[in-house]
Amino acid sequence: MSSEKRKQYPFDEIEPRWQARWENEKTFRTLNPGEAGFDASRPKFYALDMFPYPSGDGLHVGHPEGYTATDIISRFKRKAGFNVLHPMGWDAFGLPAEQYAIKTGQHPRTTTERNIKNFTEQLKRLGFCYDWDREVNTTDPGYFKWTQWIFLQLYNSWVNPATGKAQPISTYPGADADSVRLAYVADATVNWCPELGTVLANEEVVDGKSEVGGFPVERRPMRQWMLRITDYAERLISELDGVNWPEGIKALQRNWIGRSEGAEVSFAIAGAAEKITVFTTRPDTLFGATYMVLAPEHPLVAGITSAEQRAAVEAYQKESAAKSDLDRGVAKTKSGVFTGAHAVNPVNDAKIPVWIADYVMMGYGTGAIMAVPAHDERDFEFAKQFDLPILQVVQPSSADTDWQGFCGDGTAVHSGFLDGLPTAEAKKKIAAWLEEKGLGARRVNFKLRDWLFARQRYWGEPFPIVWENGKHRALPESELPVLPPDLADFKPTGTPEPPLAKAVDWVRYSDTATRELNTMPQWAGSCWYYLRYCDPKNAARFVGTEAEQYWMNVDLYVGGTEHAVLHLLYARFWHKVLFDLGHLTTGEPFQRLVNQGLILGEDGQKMSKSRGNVINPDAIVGEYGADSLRLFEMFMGPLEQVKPWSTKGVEGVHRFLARAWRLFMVEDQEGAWTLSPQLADVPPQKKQLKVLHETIKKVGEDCEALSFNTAIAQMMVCVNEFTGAEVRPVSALATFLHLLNPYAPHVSEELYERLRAKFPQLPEGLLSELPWPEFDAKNLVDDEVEIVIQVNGKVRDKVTVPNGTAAATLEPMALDREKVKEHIAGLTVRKVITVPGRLVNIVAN
RNA sequence: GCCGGCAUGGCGGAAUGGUAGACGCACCGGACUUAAAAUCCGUUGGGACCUAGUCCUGUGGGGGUUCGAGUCCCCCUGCCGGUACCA
Repeated sequence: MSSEKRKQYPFDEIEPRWQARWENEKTFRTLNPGEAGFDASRPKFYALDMFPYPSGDGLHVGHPEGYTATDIISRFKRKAGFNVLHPMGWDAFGLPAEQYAIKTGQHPRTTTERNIKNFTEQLKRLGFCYDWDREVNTTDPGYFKWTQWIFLQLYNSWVNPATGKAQPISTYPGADADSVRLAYVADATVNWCPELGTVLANEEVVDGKSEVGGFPVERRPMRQWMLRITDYAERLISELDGVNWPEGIKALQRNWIGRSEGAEVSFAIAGAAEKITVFTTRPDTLFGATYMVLAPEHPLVAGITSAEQRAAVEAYQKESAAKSDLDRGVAKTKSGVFTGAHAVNPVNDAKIPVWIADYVMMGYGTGAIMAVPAHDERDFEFAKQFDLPILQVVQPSSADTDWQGFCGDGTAVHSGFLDGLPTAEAKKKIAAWLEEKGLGARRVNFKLRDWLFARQRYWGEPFPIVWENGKHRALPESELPVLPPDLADFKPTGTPEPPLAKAVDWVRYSDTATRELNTMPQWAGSCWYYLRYCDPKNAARFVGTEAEQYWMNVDLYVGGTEHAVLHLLYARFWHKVLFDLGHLTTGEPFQRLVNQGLILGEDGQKMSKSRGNVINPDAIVGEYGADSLRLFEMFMGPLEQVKPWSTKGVEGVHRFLARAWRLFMVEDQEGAWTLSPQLADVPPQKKQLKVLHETIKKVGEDCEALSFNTAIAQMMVCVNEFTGAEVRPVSALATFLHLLNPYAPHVSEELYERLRAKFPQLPEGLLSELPWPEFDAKNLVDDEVEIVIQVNGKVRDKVTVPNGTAAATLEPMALDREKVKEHIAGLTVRKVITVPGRLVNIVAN
């Protein structure tokens, strides 16, 4: 087309050609230990991307950001002599596929396959060095067979409190094994989303709405499969210490797990046999407890409520049951009702009223609190509202701090045997006292709840479980995988009954047994995919022992922050269980985690269809080529930083690649590119050699540090240096191509091949497979250096001296400079600081 | 409120405690061209003056440490992300 913009270099011919060659030759095939040709002498590197959910929208520009980063490091490590594992796959079960299928009337398998095909083509067009022989797909029966198998490991194990580790359920000494399994069935109040027709995990509910779609979520009691992740709460926090993750993500997980140390205290109820147990982080304030509060849904409420209060209590219970957690949270004033009952404070036998209020939640601690209004903000507010007594028991250390509502540490007062003790001491003493009297105990409490693991959906892994006589049991491993039934109508039923119930024949397992109807949540498949990559074709085991030992841990995991508390927590949990059971050799899966920053639209706003600021990576590849897209996304700024898109910026890096291309190539009048006659097999000039070796050094170091933006800047400096040269030394330019290769693999391979055609003395082979160049420190030093001369810290002059000039020579030289003399005229020189090779600072006053 | 992060030219950003602004974008000037595009070369933080130069000023604000601070310490402000009655 005549209107088509003239290409600065023929990327559109180059890129498909190299992609085809890499694919045909399986250039990036990675061998496992034991395979022919495997080189055990090399170190290993496992670079992992968060595998995508293959949505119908295709890749957005955020995908190639993280993927290019791991691709560069993988290519760099490969050239540096590592065995590199760099795989890709599909997280393809899940709600969006099913929603889309229902909307369009197509089977989710059909749309999923089509989307995967599209994603694959898009990724291949970007030139990533994935070993496609290791591709995994969570919806493949050969994959989810092992997801089901891992579920059975959870089902068939328990955590021994003595060791804190999972072990086979057969070792459980108690009578009721079902009460300790890591996968268990419980009646729980769950997040039911009528619109999606399924229950959701706490983590999938955001502000009372479903994370997917933003539909209202209600609380309702249901029988559900749960995973006992709370048994791992302690280790999920403490073992974060050993991994190299961003502090923010660690903090997010710690906060989500929500560990707090305190004590449980039992209060007798006056005139009743039951006891109310509370959790408190401030047992030292026990003397200040002037009332108690139960969550409205607390099981003791009905039993202790007095006849006079019953109507009010029941009305309040009904009212708060209708409120979502969100409504409870935004309530501006506290509400509550007196039950008519009184509890007895164990430290002083004081009778204190028992209330119910929705500021206490059943889901945390014991669902009951002792209220110490003097030293708790919420209790303080409640007590003022309902005119309950406020009793000081902590004296703030600062005299001008009001004790009312003071929540910090201080000194115990009005607290009997605790008086005078600092808060920390008082906590210890009261805990010991409670334990001695059998009234309470030290306790660590967590916010983390068990993981609700069942979904009432079609497009997920069926459970390898059948029900018989009202009891569940595991299917034998030999019956895996349990395939989902082929359902034409897989719509949610609109009731909590899962759509699998419609497959009547499938449901009937035997005359007396029926299959579990729920499916697993989308997180199941992504909890262990990084393990399967190590050995994706293994039919006998979820991952071969030797492969797992060799490749794990993941050395670098790059992905978005959105998975900070979902995927990353669940995957760590499963990993630890499998580790405890002896199936794995590491306790943590991801040694180093890096979050790529969000790419904003050109307007600095988050990209969204409604804003119309979405950039389609395909369009960029079409106009500038994959190498330009890769390079630009890395050049925008630090990987972890949020940064706006700039199409001008893409043009900038595209020009850089074209400039690099023209170092080697010239275009004749017909528009054909031939090797430049300026190329010659001559030694580089000293300056060129220096810049080249600086570039080798900087690009290598920046690759290791994931500082890709500065590596690219240095490569630009290098190209600029050679652009002005009349004669272009082939050896130096070939070396440069090695440095460029991980970043812009297509154009660098092309140029190397063309260069070698005329200069066969260059090493034979693909640039991708030839070793990374080494820099020589002796080329980095200049004969002369510029010394900055400062007077009182301000630059006044500069002088060029031979490299290595000693301080003893520099000082008098500096003091003798005309400009220095002007600036120290009338002053006394007090001191001269000399940093050889850098500066002289004259201190005078 | 709490937790985490960030703050540098017109813009994206760069700077082991040692010449702030590398590199790119944008802008401006020049070369090439009939012309334009492309390309190549060059200028560009702000300000002042006696304008081949010299000086002042400058990394959100205020203090401090240091011969020397964008960088280290303390306080404050603003923005972004997460989380929120968690007892």
